[in-house]
Amino acid sequence: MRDDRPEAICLMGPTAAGKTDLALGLADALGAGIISVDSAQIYRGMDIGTAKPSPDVLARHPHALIDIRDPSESYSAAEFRADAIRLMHEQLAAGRRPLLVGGTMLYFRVLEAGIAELPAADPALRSEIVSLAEAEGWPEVHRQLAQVDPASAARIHPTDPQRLQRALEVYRLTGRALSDFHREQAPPEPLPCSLRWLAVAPTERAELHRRIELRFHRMIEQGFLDEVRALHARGDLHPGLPSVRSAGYRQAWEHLEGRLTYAGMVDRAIIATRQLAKRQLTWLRSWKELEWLPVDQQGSAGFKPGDDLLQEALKRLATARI
RNA sequence: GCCCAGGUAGCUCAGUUGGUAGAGCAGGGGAUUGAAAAUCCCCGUGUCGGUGGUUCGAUUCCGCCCCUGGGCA
Repeated sequence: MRDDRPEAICLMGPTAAGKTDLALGLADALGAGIISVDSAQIYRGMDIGTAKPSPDVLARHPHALIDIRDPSESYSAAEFRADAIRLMHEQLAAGRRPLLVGGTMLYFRVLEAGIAELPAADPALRSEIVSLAEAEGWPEVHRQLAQVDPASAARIHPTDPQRLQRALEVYRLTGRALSDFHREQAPPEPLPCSLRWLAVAPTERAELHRRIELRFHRMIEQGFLDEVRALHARGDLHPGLPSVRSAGYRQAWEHLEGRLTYAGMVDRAIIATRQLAKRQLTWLRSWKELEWLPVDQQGSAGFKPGDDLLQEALKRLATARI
């Protein structure tokens, strides 16, 4: 059936695949407005390590949803969905085609599929649940959850702290089971745009690993450690925060506190980034209606997609969706 | 040159009183509903350094050789 809505482009891909450069080219060619879909680039002061576009680039190509949080704060998939929908309306009103680009696949998923109406995180309650877990262990939290929400308990592994915590939190906040909310979840209201899914990634995993390693060394040269040092020096940030837990930052933090040698930090940071990329690819593999733009070796100097990549992307977008 | 300690999975190591071996990390696959760059689940055949010998059977015991540390000359 026909869909008269304008088409928004969703450009996804694992970290270090070259999404940003391709997005800039697409934005110029199509007069599109960029909306960032990145759970780490939302943080102010986390620039080098998140591979955030430079201030120059951001001045020429404004990215929505970058620098919208202090590293002491958190963000969520639900907030992203609301923000993205609002921004899509704004872009359309300004005559621009929305271009959503990033590597946070849960955000893309929630944007499309919707999300249950649930209470937001409650920090006090969360620390209460963590205290319980520290005293009795997460399996005990799992047992308690099984009493009030057997369906969620069956689905969530007893060693998955994050999901156990959330499920119990929802129950204690509302008196109702998380699984009930999910069961009663209404279909999402239509988005202002239809979504066109594109993914960039190197054909070979080894090539992606090579880029990740090269990029991390380049971040170090650009002063990544000074960036983390400045965050560390604030004194109010800690590894329990989503910001400090992100790939590279967590390891640099441990190095600054003497728990990792410099070489160990470099090693572990690269490993953490590779593992992130693997999880991103897992999301992508099962994505329906996804068009792949394979990138191959562009030379060792940089990650700028060749014109051929941009041309190929434009060619695909000029044709009807698959 | 001699003495000692090692050589087992990509890496670091455990182990087999002789019946061909297993952890952590790495790597791979998967899950993913207000922390998601997070969190969690699953996946381990490798000439047990080489070569002779003893033995029904050797990665394990013995001899020789090679390699890596450390010590003595």
